[in-house]
Amino acid sequence: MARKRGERVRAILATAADLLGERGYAGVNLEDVAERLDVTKGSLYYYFASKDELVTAAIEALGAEWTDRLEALPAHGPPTERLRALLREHIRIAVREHPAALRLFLVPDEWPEPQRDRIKALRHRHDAVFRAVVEEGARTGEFAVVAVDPTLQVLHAGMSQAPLWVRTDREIEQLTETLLKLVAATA
Amino acid sequence: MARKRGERVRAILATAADLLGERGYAGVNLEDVAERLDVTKGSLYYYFASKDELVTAAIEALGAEWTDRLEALPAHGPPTERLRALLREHIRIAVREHPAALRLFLVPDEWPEPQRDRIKALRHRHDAVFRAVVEEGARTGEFAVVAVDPTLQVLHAGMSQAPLWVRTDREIEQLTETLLKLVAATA
Amino acid sequence: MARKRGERVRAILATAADLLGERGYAGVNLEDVAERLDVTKGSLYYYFASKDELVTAAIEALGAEWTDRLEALPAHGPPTERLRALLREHIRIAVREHPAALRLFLVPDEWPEPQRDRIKALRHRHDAVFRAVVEEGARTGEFAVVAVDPTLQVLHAGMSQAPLWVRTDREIEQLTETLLKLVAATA
Amino acid sequence: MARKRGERVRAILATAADLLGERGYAGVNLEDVAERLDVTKGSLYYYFASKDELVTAAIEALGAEWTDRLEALPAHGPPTERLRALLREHIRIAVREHPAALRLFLVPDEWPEPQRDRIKALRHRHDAVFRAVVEEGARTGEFAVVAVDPTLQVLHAGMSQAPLWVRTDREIEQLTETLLKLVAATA
DNA sequence: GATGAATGAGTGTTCATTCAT
DNA sequence: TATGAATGAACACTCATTCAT
Repeated sequence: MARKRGERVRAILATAADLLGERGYAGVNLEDVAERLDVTKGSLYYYFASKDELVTAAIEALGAEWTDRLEALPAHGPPTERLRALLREHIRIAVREHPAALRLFLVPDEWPEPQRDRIKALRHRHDAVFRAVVEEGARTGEFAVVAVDPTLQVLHAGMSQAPLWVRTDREIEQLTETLLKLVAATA
Repeated sequence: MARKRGERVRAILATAADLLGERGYAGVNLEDVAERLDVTKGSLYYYFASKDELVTAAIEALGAEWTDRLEALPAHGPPTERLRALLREHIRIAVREHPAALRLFLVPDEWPEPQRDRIKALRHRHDAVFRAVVEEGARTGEFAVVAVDPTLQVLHAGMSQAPLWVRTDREIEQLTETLLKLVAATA
Repeated sequence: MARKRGERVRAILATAADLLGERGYAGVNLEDVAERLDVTKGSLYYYFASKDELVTAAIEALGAEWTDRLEALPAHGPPTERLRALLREHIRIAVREHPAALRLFLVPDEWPEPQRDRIKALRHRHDAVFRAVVEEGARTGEFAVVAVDPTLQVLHAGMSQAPLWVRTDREIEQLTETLLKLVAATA
Repeated sequence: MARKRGERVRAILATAADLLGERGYAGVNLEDVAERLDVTKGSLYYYFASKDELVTAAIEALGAEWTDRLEALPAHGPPTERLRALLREHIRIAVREHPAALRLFLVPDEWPEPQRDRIKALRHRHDAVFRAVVEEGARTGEFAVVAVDPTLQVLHAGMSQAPLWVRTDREIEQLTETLLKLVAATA
């Protein structure tokens, strides 16, 4: 039964994350979540005590999985190659699997108080992956950055918005290379 | 009296734009807009026929003013200088005057159908200002870009998110220079 | 000035009566009345203290004028001819001049308490015109009626609904003759 | 459970039809409908998506049931007897069971566009029942009518208004006989 | 576990009414 | 006289939440 329950929960979270990404917190209602899952609204309350709890769990699950996958990439080799791999993977996940998840990382004010901190924590862990590589590249001189923070912010902003204008593999490559310019050594 | 009405409308639009930026379309309710203006909900309906109409007008007014100011910047001189001026001005407006307006340019799916096209049109006119400079720089060889479209998208994403992590003049400069790297000639 | 005021009041009452007839008491709003008169809502309050007062006056004016015209028809001659003339005139007024006034005579429950009595009084005076003729015809034996009351009621119901399905002169005549059968001596 | 739901829906429709008859479309508010059913306004929205939908359904249910019962009357025998039975039954239903339903058949302009066509369709089916008998009687010469259309209209107008002035069995009979004169052969 | 039904608070919208100008 | 502006109560509709079954 635990198996079943786990699967059910995962399905709910995935659906919620999708809708959340599409419409934001206030724009999503449980009726729609339920309908997309082909169950009734009341059933959701068997798994989650409130809309807020469901939303928090959905964001957390999505963010954790996402970061897990980035952290699973090889941690050695030249910073440029590692950053390129990170960017490509992030964009791929965003474009192919969670085209609507940008909101989960953007505009934290949108979320009700209880969720904000957890989102920030997720985002922080997520940032750390990129920060490590950028800082290493800067240290070794392979990267030239104006400053680490704005570089990371722009990297993140650019990647997260990708689903809005990127579709093909070629576009993914172009965006990846464009973002790499942010750390490129200049003439 | 047309004077008075104009001012009133402007005040409403400004207030609406602020709240809209803070919470997004679904998160804003007319009660709050009215309260912030110290009038009753009903009064808003004297000026706007519906929430949608008010929202559309608010976005349009904000977007138009914003683009007006960017278009008012000097249109001559080397592309690098012109792009730097555009970035700095955009970020300044975002950070100092409309810290909550990023949503107006981001995530268009958030808005109800009737608004989407107008937002896209606004965004398009806004983009055109930057596109002209980037394309000129690319043509003259002063800029080196992977491709124009992703460059513009990242510029935009980076600028629009600025209010979330930029406060001081120094940070504005750093962000500006970071974004300029996207078009920099490489070694 | 009295002249002006009188005309203004008459215009308002006529417009109100039209709209009232079209949509009934609850369906009419002062905004629409004002707009049709090309004035503002507030102006109506210069002439009438409330919606109810305006409505009452409108009904009263229409009803009085209508009955005046019926009472002005020749009061002599054979009952059949007089009834025919009354029916024809009533239907003509209804169809040609006040196609939407049927509600003013129908369904009294629609009106708010204060108006009901006055409408009933108007209707009573109106009825009296027909009742006099029908009763005379019945007395002289020229008419054969089952009973006077239902006959009058059906006459009235038939006439008042006329605008819904009668347009041409020929149809007016057919309806008039059909209604006359209600008092016709039978084989 | 489908049973339960059906009953609930029927109860709502009946209540709505009553109120609708009493006050007309614009005069009815869902609060009152709900209160009379001893539920909350919100509950009505569980069964009907909007006021319009509820109203349409209420009219349709009432009209269909009504016509069903008229169509269930014996379809043979002399036209006079059949028409008398139809009139008596219609008036009885109106007076005894739906004293407030006259509006459902009268003044179609009162209803919002979406409802109008359906009301007209109902009314048409209802008319057909009477038309068949009147036309047969006219064909066989048992009836003498000026024209079929105005005759049907007056029959309908007279019957529908009955609840306003008819109460007793005797009055029902008198009204029935009065209306029968509309098709009576004359001297 | 899941559902249908109901609730109540909140939100968008309408409208009669008031009033300073 | 007339208007523009504002109000507040009423009304249509939404939605998170509860609960008996």
